Amino acid sequence: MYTIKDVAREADVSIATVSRVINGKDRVKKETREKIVRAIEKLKYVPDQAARTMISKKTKTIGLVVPLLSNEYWAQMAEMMQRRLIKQGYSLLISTFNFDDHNDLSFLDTFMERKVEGVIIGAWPKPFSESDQACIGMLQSQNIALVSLAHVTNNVIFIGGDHLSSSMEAVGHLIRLGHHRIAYLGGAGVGFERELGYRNAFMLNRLQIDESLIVSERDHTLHYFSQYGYEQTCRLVTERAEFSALFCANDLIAIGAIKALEEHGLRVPEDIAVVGFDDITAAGYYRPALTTVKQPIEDMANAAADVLLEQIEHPDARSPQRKIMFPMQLVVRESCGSRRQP
Amino acid sequence: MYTIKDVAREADVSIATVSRVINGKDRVKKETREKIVRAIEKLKYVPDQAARTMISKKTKTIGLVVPLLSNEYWAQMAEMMQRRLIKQGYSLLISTFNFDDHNDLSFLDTFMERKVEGVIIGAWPKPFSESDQACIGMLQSQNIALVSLAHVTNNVIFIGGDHLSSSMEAVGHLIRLGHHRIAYLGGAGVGFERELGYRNAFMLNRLQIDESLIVSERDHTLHYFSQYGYEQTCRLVTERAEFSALFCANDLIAIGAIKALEEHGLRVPEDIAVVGFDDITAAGYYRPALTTVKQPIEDMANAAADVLLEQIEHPDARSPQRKIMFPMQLVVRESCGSRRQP
DNA sequence: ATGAAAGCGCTAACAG
DNA sequence: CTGTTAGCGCTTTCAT
Repeated sequence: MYTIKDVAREADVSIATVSRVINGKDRVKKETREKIVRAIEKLKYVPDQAARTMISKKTKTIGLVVPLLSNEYWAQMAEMMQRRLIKQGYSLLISTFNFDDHNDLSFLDTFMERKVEGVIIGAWPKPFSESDQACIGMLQSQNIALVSLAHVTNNVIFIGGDHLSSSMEAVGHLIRLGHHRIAYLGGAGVGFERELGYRNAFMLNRLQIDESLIVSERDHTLHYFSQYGYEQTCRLVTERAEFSALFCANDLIAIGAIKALEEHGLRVPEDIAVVGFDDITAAGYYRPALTTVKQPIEDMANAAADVLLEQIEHPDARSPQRKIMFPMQLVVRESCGSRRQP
Repeated sequence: MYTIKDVAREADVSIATVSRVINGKDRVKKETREKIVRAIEKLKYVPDQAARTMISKKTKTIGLVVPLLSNEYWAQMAEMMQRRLIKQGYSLLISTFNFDDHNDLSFLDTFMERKVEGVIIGAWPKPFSESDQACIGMLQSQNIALVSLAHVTNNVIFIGGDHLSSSMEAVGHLIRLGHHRIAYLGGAGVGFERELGYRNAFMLNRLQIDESLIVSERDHTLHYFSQYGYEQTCRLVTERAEFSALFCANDLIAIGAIKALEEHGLRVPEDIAVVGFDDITAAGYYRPALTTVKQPIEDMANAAADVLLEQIEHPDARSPQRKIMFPMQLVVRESCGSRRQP
């Protein structure tokens, strides 16, 4: 592990000159530069980030918080962000919730220690609790840039999909197909916005909402698993709830729901139409292929990274609080069936 | 952003004493300690990792290389590792292949700059090429600990599943079900070991292998997508290949294959039995539920992390080259059907 | 165009 | 028990 000193000795110059060559800031005589470049290559010298950080006060590190990585949506989000950030010389520290753990904000410790320059919050451990506010406060007090992919009350730049509108569109599609008894399986976080979309679609079409068909789990950990969709659907069917369509807050739930439906002898889409959300890869390959809403993950990831870096690199240029919403696309496949006779 | 100096001033002691309290190494008088702790809390002081790193030469950072994160298997692996490592005070830098990029070893640059103490290679960009060797050489020359989850020729500790044995078991299961014309859809990397397992099962049962039923794609990027399974199966069916069962190197391929089969009017498992590999979450919820092989991801992730940390923290204790193989479990569900009449 | 030297924040001897 | 001080590897004035 060579240092700048070794390079300087090897090239027979001072460390200052080596530094100049590395950073390309000051002018250096051509032959001197070449001599130094040769020395660097010979020794396979790589500047020490830690030493640089001490001076520049820049760790070139960003923290990302996601609920879990073993969820295609978040995994893709993380991957796209990492790709974008690394191009700009930043590293990404990924942290997942510890569902078991009671300290939901434990990721902050790591982020503070590593002195991340910015944080991207994918979802809040406890949406709309004081814990978000504590987190936001902490970050702001340390002057750490912040961008959120989940809705928050205020002061934080939000980037995400337009869940409400696209849910309205998805449910609207079902309604146009002739369904007016549509069950909803969702949860906290964005699930809540999707529920609002569902309600709006009903109101817009002057349809009565049957609250018993709305299953909204407050515990946000559950809806990351198909199991939830499976169990709740079993329950609905067993309780003889009347519905001809099912709108699920995500594809995982939809897949679990379809399994439950089929096990109870209900065919999809013939007996029950199902619509999911997210368009995970499996959606297109599932049978029936899932009708779902595709999120522009890459666009969102890029936007989040760019907005964050903008804040970091131009801290003076006041970066106004705003919401950046991306439209999402309804992907009609088989699971919602074709138009019914009225 | 306060420094140790600020804390020292606030508590009216020297920075050395503050350092002592923080690291709990030397004895400090109780009241002095309390005074300092109070100052630390008041200022919300967090020690600067960069400065510490300069002295200890320890970055407490590990690099992980995976093909892609938007693949449940790797996402889970990454998540489990991160969980394990953070408990030991290490951070994880995750890097994914750049399939487009020609520089397969670009992740090394980041890792060198950030001075990772150890690297976990999930898969090699170009299995068995000189590029692995170059990477291994580089890492070893810098004294960076290394653990691989993919087979390599030598000198590297390997941790992984026993792909060969479990493939043999899976194919053996199909054979026992009465199938003797079994197609194989696989690829490079571990796919190759799975192919060997397939071949071994045939030999063990004194069955003739029909090479035309073995589809082995060298380009390792393809088999991360269901598309590959779909296309190759379409091809097999169109070419009127004769087979009653299909062993796929992973569940994604299996899902694509089943879609292709059904589209050609072949029912699974009635007409064709299908077995996958990995047991991704969707496998159990797919219809027909996939018969597959479950990998002990958590065990492997923990073992990899532990072995790596052992090397890092006890560099003197010679850590012998070895392979640590975990058994995998055949999970029989619906897609392979029940026993046929001979 | 280049070198000398002063730190960045921290730890680890070495003194007291 | 606590303070003083010498660096860790690098960037950045300030001289030359």
